[in-house]
Amino acid sequence: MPPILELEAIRKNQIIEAAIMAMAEFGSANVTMADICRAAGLSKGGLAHYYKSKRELFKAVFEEFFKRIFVRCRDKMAEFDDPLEKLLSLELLYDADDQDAVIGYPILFDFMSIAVHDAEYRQIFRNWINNWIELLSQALIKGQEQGFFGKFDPDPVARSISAIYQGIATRWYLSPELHSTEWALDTLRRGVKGFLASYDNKR
Amino acid sequence: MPPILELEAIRKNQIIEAAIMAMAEFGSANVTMADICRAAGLSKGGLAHYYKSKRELFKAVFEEFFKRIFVRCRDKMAEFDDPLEKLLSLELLYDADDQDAVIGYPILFDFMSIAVHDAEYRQIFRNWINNWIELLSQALIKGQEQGFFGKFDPDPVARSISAIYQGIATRWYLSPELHSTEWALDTLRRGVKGFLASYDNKR
DNA sequence: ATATATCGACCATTCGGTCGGATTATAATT
DNA sequence: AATTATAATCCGACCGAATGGTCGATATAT
Repeated sequence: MPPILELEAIRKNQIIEAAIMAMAEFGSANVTMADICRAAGLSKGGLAHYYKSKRELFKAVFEEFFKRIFVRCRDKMAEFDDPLEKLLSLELLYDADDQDAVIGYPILFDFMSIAVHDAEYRQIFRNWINNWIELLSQALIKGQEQGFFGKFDPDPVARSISAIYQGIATRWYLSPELHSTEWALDTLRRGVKGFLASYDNKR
Repeated sequence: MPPILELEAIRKNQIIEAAIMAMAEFGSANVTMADICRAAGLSKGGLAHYYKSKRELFKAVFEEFFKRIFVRCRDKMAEFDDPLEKLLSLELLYDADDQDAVIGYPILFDFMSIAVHDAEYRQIFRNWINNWIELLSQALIKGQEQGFFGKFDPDPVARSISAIYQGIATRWYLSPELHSTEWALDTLRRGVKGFLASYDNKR
């Protein structure tokens, strides 16, 4: 009988948490199960009781982590009312003091490099992106209704803005000496505003 | 005595070529030396004669491949005279029929995920980016001299444009069903033009 | 004869996963 | 209450497979 009713949920959480840290530290390609066991304070067999294979664990880690980042960003965006401010509100993605950001990029890079060769991972990536797109689209539609933005199909525009976010992040994270947070934020503002302005009715 | 004087160069080239293909196919984390040997038509010992370790070979592969892509893009950009056209000329980066592009992204993703945990790789990344920045900066400066662009420091602006290129590429490559080449090219044009327009003297 | 080039068997190590057994806490039984 | 039964949780030694690198032997061209 289970000693505590929610033990499974507790253990799984503890394992995922440890795996996130270990994967971020060593890289998904280099972490061993032993690393993760150590970080989780469990033995090999103990961990195996909850996650039957490395692949299954990795999938759970990636999905959990993406969800976490997304929820944080959604909440942050909800703090703003102005549509443009919403679109520019995800500055936490370029915050070197933010643990989720600092840990998140190693995980994201690893994830993408695996996804290249793994259709199941690509599906996870697509779903994740689609969440972002929906979020950004809502702000875009609101901006159109209020007459701030021009006329366009919100979906591809949301994808463009999302891509700009990611491009900036890549540079900001991998080469911070030459891509400061100020540069990232300035690029974001000019990029997004400029992109939207391209739909304004002037020509 | 070497049977042919340039044998070493020939063999190294042959090995790098094989490694590029194998790494792109299986992913850097999964390729084995045996894979690369097979692709190169050499034995383990034969390959070891030219590259003493896997790490050394990988470094050579990444550097060679980055150089190749860069040279192609530089030449392409040189075909155009108009500064804005130069900045938008790298459409080959979103060409699904271009072998270098199709093979290049798996390699780039792998490289970045390794670079996260490897200072030497980050240095290679920085150097590579700096090449792009110089290239883009030249076009920007030319555009400023000709009065097409506003007044700004070309270096950070070049970094922004370069980041936009990369952000689009990430989505285009990993989720082509939802990010068509047309979307990529449209995003590029609007993104770059809009970004530059943000420096025009209106306010 | 000599230096280079190539081969492939071999070695040491690492790692993911398994499995029998120990442990623990509840449930059932006496 | 004490004892036994049961089912879950957890341990860590062990195994087999894979892999990077080595090395002595062989071949080739000067």
